[in-house]
Amino acid sequence: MDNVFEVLNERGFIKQTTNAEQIARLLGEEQITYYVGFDPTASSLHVGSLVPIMAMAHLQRAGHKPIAIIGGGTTMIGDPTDKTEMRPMLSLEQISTNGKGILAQLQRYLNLSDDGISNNEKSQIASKAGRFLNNADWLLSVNYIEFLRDIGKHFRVNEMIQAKGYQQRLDRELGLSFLEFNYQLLQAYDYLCLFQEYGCRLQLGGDDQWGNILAGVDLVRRVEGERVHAVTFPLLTTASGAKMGKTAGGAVWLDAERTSPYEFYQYWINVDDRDVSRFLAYFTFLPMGEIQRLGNLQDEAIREAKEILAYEATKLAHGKTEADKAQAASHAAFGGGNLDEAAMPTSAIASERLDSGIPIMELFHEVGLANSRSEARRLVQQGGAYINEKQYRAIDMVVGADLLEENALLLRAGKKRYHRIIIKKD
RNA sequence: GGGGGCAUGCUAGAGCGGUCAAAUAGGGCAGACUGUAAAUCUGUUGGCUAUGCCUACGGUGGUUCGAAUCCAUCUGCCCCCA
Repeated sequence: MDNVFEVLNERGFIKQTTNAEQIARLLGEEQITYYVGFDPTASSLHVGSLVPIMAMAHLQRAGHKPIAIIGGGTTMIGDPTDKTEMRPMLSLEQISTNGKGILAQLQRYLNLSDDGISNNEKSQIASKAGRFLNNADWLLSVNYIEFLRDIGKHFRVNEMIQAKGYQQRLDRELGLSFLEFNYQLLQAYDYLCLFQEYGCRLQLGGDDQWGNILAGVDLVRRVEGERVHAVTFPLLTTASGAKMGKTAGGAVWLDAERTSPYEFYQYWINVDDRDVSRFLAYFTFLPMGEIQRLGNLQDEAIREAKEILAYEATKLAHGKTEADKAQAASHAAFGGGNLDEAAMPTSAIASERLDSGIPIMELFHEVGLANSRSEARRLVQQGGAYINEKQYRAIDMVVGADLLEENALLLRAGKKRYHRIIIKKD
């Protein structure tokens, strides 16, 4: 079997490493424990987090043991890295709630025990499952004097301010609070704790975290005299330069409540041509040979590759059933044929309302295809409003029961946004 | 502790006291072209019971026939000196 390091490298996951050769050997010869930190500022991860998640999944498949930590403790401080302003601080409860949501999503990709969050894990020591931890568990009980004495002494301020994130803040003479300045120590301390507790020897993270991760590597060496490693992922942007995972409606979340499987699927279908093969390598488990074949498709044929990308990515995030539904709905909506009712956003209205007629603006606004009546008005005026695939441009149009087809109305705003209306049964 | 500056729409960023729902750019939306892609072109982009009305330019008061534009004060952010 290929060394998992090679697999990751081939798929583009690796940007910087402490020592590629040593890491490859380590991964090839031993079962190791590795960790990645996640940001608990929201209750859901979005597609931007998929790179680390997929990397973790590859490693776990190769027999290594993952630890996912959420920075409950560090988030209470705010990470200054590449931020021009401080992050908002969150309460402990908020972080813990968010953590639960995040864990549920990670479990789709990884075999993770959920004991970690409640901090009682005896059974999992020998098991294959990874852990999910909150660094608040060890950071909150830290004693300041002890921390300064045991950890602080290993850090040189001269070196710390070399770090890009800090330097930027200093150069611009934007404020950098002492609180934020400590961030690196805390993150390094995480690595040390995980090494001591679980024998963790590899940390992965976004390339913007390189400095912080290295601080941890150094700390372990100084305190324990052991060599541990770090790998960073390239920061993904789309071909058009935008941040990964942003669309009109905001971020593309992994949570089905926030981004429906259908929307999720559509996100991948709509990616830029130039991103397709890269994304296949990152976000699916397809063999590289297959990915190369798909990546070579040109022009219209590339849609096949996008479909596979969308299907595989949706399957991983939401399961096969949902992926099938999303695919069917997409085919129906864009490939002709009957629209799949199940996968389309749907709402029910009372039949009396239709009998008396509903102004078209009101209808589009009500189902959420327009954020206000004025927006609905513009939509209609500009020719973006469709009912049952027929365009209506008159703003004084009143929708009545006569437009029903099979007891339903299919509203469409623009080319891609659909909403189905059915008659409420009572 | 002392001195100075800034706060405008999704973002950035203009804005002589009237003609400002507020230039311009980006973003968004819609249309054309297409392959549910990119690029390009066009329109649009506070709300509404809609050729008019209401709400908006950090908060509150004031000057004025009239304020985003002037004054006072409060809050927030930033800079310089210590």
